[in-house]
Amino acid sequence: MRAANLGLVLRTVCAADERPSRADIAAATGTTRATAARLADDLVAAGLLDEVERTPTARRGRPATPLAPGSRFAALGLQADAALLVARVLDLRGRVVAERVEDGDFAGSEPGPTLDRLGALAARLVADLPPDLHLVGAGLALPGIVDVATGSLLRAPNLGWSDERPAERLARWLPPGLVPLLGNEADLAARTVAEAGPGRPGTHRDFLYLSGQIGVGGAAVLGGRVMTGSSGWAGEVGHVCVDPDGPACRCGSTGCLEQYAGRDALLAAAGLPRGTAPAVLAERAAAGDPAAGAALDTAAWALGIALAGALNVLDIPVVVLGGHLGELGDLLCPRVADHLARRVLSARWRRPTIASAANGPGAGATGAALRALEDVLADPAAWLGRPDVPA
Amino acid sequence: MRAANLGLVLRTVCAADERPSRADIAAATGTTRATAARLADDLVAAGLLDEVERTPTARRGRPATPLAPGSRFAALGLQADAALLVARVLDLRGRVVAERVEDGDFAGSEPGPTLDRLGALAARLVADLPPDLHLVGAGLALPGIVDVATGSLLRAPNLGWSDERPAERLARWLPPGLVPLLGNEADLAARTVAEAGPGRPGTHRDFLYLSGQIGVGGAAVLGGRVMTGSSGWAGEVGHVCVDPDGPACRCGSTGCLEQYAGRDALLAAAGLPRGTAPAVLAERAAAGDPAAGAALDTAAWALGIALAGALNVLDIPVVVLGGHLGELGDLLCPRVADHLARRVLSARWRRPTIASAANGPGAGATGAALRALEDVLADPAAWLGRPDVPA
DNA sequence: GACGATTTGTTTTGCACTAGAACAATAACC
DNA sequence: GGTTATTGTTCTAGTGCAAAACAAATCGTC
Repeated sequence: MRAANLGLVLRTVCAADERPSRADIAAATGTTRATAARLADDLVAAGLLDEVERTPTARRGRPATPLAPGSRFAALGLQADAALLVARVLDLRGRVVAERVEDGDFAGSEPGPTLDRLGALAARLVADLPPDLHLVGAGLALPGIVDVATGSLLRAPNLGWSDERPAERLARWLPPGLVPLLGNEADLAARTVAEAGPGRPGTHRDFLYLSGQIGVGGAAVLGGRVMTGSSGWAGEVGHVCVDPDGPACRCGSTGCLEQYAGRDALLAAAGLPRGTAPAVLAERAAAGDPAAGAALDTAAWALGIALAGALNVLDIPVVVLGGHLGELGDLLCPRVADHLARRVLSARWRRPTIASAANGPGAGATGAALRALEDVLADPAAWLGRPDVPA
Repeated sequence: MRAANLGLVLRTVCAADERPSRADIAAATGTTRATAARLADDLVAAGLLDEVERTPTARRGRPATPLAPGSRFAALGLQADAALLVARVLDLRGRVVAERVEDGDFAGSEPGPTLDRLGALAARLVADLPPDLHLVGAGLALPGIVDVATGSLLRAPNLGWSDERPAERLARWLPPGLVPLLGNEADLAARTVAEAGPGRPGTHRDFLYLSGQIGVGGAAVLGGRVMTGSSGWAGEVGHVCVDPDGPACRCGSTGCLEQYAGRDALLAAAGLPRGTAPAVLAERAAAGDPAAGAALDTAAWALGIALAGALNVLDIPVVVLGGHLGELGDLLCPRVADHLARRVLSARWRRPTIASAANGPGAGATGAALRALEDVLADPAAWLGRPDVPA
């Protein structure tokens, strides 16, 4: 019971927009001030909560001491994708404590050396961290099908990797005991939309996230929780069939969404070379280039069909576009919205909306760190009396 | 805390395959015998658990007194659909205590009179119940889009009803205080697959349920829980687009699954009149009738495309067919399975399976009762000291 | 500048519930 | 018939919360 209440208090502080006092916590959780204070004291003693400086307020009564999530607890988020390696440390308050990014072309790369480069990046980042910072966990975002339970990457088409176990390789570069948990890039990036910080609700709580990489990944978020499905690869909208007579896809099916809205497919349809930035495509379309316009129309049409099916099945009213699709959001959103209004069954009662994500590149790394920090919020009692944590 | 533990004990007894003793409960819940016994005693006193006759066993030691879910607690499940009215009473053990069924043609009927017929049916059923049986709730399954929160039926195309509030009308026929909760027929029918009885897990825990009525409804079940989505109409596979150039659907879109696998669409394609029983279609196909075979092929093709998309999005490995699709399962399943194996992204690692549901007609009514009984399992403390319950 | 008002945080007391252990009951085994 | 094994009950101690009283710190007012 105490374990449950400790979690409740910690999550209340994390979820709050302003720094709450002990009395605020009591009011929010429905317990008495006495109970809330005792729980909060324990969390402060463990470093999971900090008593921060009180801001001058013109209110009568004894001034409150505001509480904030502990700044000495943090997690490491890693991401490897076709063009980017990211290592990022996020603390319990959701602040980026440290970050290192490396550009490159890792499509078709050897998994081992690439993971070593990411590991070295992470090792340098961790070495420079303040000594009193405690890393409670790590996560790794990968653009592919991941078996979360066994920690193996089954297939990452963009990287050209299959049947890898990257966690062990990375763990060699990290402090002992810190083994990164694998996660699908789209699932983890979706977290950055669902959560503004650890335990703090983001702009949307129910949405379908589309991650525009070379292909199209996706994740469904319901009630603020990323739907994992029964084996953890739910939300894969990229391979929903848009036209059974369409072009063959490398997944074995035909006419998949990816063949119309994937980055390479979009660029090819617009007559642009493979590596072109999405912004160039947007410029061309805005300037009236007919090929670019047609490519975007086709992508919007395909997105409309695939997303309508997904929204019908999931009963979700909101779509958030990330990656290259997010960059093209201004052009895509209005067109897709028209298709959705026509094809979504519940559109009559509640019009579906579609918007771009505000998360930048490397959102998967942030999401991986959020995922690791979630363990602390779920059961703070486990972190209470630990001697290895700096008190 | 006690409320939580009471629920835990009750759910443990319901979930068990054999009738557990107090000691079994202690072992299953992880509490001590003393605690489990005290909680069980309270539940027995309230009638939520029954001490049943012990079966002779050749085991040493003091014989155990087996506990079973209370047989005096039950719920009323109702269902109205285009050809059937059902009223059914299910007790906490999952047994059908009483049942009344009325055939008819209610497609395009006036909502009021039809609801009155169902109400009268329910009233006769309730009147004949044993006097010590306590009805804890009621549910109504309707084939359409339902707003569970406000209790209104937005649209039921098969019945031709719109914007109805059937609960009030039915409540007039029922004992005071018993207001049926609305639910989508497919959602509730899916429950009968997910749960073998109240709180007892069924054959599958993660599956997509397809309810073949005049149209095609659906429900997604994850971890034994029916996914409601953000407004309660998740799982609507019937209006996933199979072919953007296909026939127009009354939902406003084109080429919906329903236009290929709905009952009327199937019969029309096979050259059979509208009211024909699905069994006749199966016979014809088995006898080598080319039109019937082609109709089934088309339906299987459409199901393959729509279901593959849904399975990709939901990451569910199992499809269960109910209604007329279930009756045609022997013919449909093998054909659909082929399509799924080719189009589902994760099929390489885990082959999707598809099977017919074993639930008979009126599964929605059973599901509605299960739904109502779930309230008791969720918080038995609320039913503990109630004077209106026969002790 | 003293006093009351007001809000926060702490201490004290009582209560509800569980854990643990000892004890009583019952039936098979030797 | 005694022993052993298993179930159910009783008793005591301990944990953690609620409620209420109390101490602390600031603002407003005379």
